[in-house]
Amino acid sequence: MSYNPSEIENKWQKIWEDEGAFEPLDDYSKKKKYILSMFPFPSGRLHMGHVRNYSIGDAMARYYRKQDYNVLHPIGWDAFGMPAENAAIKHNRDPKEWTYSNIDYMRKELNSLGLSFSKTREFATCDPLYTKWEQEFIIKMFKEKLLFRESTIVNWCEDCHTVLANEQVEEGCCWRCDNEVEQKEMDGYYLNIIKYSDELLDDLKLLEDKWPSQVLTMQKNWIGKSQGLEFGFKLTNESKEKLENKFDGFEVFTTRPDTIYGVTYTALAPEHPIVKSLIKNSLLDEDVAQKITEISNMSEIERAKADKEGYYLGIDVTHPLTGESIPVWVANFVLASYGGGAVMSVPAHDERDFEFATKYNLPIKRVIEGGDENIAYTNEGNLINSSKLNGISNIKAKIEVIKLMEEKKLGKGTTNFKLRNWGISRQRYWGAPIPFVHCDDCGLVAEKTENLPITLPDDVEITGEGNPLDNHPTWKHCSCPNCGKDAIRETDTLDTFVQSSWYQFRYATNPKKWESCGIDKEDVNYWLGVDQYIGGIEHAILHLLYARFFTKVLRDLDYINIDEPFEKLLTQGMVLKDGKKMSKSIGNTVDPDKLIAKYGADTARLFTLFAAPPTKELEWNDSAVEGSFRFIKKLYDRKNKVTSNTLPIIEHKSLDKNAKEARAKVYDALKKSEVVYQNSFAFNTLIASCMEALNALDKQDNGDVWSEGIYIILHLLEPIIPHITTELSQELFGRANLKNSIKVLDEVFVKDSIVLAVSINGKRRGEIEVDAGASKDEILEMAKASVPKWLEDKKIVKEIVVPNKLVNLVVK
RNA sequence: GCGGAUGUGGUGAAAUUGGUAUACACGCCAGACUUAGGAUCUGGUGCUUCACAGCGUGGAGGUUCGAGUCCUCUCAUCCGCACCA
Repeated sequence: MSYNPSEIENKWQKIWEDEGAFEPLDDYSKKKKYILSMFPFPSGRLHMGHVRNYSIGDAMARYYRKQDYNVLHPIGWDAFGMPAENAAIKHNRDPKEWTYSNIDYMRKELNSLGLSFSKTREFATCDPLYTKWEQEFIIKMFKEKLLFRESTIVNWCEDCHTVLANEQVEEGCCWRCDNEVEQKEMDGYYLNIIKYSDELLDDLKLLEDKWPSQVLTMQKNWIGKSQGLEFGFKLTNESKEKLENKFDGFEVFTTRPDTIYGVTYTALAPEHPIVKSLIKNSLLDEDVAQKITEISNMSEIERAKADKEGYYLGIDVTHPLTGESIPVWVANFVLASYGGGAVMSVPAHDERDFEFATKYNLPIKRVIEGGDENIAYTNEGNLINSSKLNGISNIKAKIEVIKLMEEKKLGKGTTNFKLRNWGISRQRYWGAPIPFVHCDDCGLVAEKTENLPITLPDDVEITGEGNPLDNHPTWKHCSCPNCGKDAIRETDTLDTFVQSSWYQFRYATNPKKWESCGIDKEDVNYWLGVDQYIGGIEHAILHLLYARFFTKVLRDLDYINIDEPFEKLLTQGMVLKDGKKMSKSIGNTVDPDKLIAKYGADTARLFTLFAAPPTKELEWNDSAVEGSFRFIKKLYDRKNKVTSNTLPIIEHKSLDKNAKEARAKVYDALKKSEVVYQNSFAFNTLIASCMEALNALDKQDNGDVWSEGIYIILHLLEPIIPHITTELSQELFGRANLKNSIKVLDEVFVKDSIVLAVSINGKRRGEIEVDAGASKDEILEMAKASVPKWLEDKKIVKEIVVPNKLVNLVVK
């Protein structure tokens, strides 16, 4: 009978389902593994990236199950988000109906891959039961002042008609639709991630060697810690009057306190309150005011590309140490969101300041020795023109200036972060409602816990114009949870990244408790951290930073006891075709359904893991898929060679050379499997080893050796190609070889004779076969005899014998 | 600009501590079986050369008996951040 993948695969998928084969046990005395692949967004169909992601995770889960671990390997749906609303706008579909029907379809697709997910722990983040607990966390965070509402300048995507967090802006464009992001001032809800900056940074050390260094570096840079001095510039009396005494001065932050004597001007961001006040009170020339407003309206990316531009504001401050009068400028390169939106400018030692000063003829005062006068000198050196600090190194001066400023109570040493607070409100319908109410008397009030979840209305019109919840005739009208008066419900919904920040804890919580709590501490203590997390590099900052932050917050709110959610992280490479990322618009996609229909799930999984190591990009190749299919067919065919239905006991010495060689290959693969499944994840090399073993088995005809070989190969490949291996294992060995680990027999590696390479001056010139017990002298003698041609008229000056490897003769 | 990676046959890729470079697979070539083959099987396949031999892991040096692997410099490609004061 020939290999029929669909028959075998359907059969086993049904059996696994009936057996409940992949449910984790409640027995918390067992050793555990929590293997998690990032959950999918229910877009409608699986793509090859999913297949790769879940094949990797499934291989690990199945491996550990066989090693007698209690394994949690769950799946669910990251189900809120824009595409559901876009489907509503474009195809007049109800977002809820669209989402859940996509989930139903994709669940079937996942099932057809034979993935060993728990069926009882599946949920969608749009399930009201999930929303309920998320809203509870949000309210708790509000009460602990970790969540607040404020009006700031935000990133606005006009296409998506919503605010975006900083992390969701890529090169000035929306991460979802690639539309250019605008700056806009509006109210929003924020989570105080800045409070956790130091911990988020420091704990990256706990993840060293467990997460890819690239991801750690990206997070480190994103958090962007820098140390320096914060101090104030006081406005001159004249300037103060001009500003109607509304301002005393402004604060600046610098990482170069050593250059403080070199300040020749200061610069404010266009959004700075002083600038706004000047414009508002018409204290600037009309065209200057006009220009500043223009800069304000520019997107960040436009500003970054623009030439340096700025204007003198007609006001001055006093240098805190020299008492000199310093002009105040507005400049397009000063960021409103960092360091208070104001900088001290030292053109002699900062490239940006130098460029600006040169353009506007501002004075340049050198305070560090060295370098070329025609460019900014940013290296180390000794101080000059710096009063009492002259002569000391600038490195020392950094500390001295901070000390001096602190003594004089003019400023303080401080730390600054690039990380901004996480803006979590979205002006969209298909998300979790933010559970707050606006009351004229009580202000912003959290909803009562017993009223949760606050769910979305079903009868909603989604047109793409404005916020559907806000446009809904009745939904937002409610009574104040505090005083009972008429009030307005918040119509913003939560960023979908909030849902994916705690789903790993929800999976770990026993489903029996899902009604009564959001996260069960005992369950989480047993299952977390996630032993292996697998997903795309695109979440290096976004999801992975938010989830780390959320974990620390939930810990501080006493929901859990852990510090980091994901112990180990594997970032899989992209799936490419013709050198490009598979995408619908390019039209180079491969449909997993068709692939499975043609070759079966096992071939799809085998190819995916064989063609490249998981962290690298995977180039799709149709004929290489055929190759994987061929291997499985060959494996299936060789079942006829098996003569024993248990693992035979073999007397190794009695075997012929090819049989010995075959056993060595089989056990090589077994030995390799431990490293691959537990550490390197180089499944491609394990598969290659199994192919070598099968090739070697083909060169001999001992039934016991065949039986042992197939017994072990099926065991090794079950995590990768579960259907065919289980089918054969059932038929040949009653699945005994899939239950436990198999011991490596060292005797099969012992050889009677060894082939050594003979090299002259490091170049391979021949080889010899020596007795396993041969002495060094015997080996050398044979080696010399084997390469007479290369020793003629030469003198051997050195002889090196590397056991089991080679002989090197150095001649002159 | 800053940070992180990656460069090995025609292709995807292997290669403990430095120890026979190119395992495994795809492709290609030849053959067998076949009415036929996009099926299956066997053999071959880094480059130059009739051969001897020489050259080969982006490039140039270095350390070493010996370097894909270690060190220095350099080039190319990819990714991330991007005026963070």
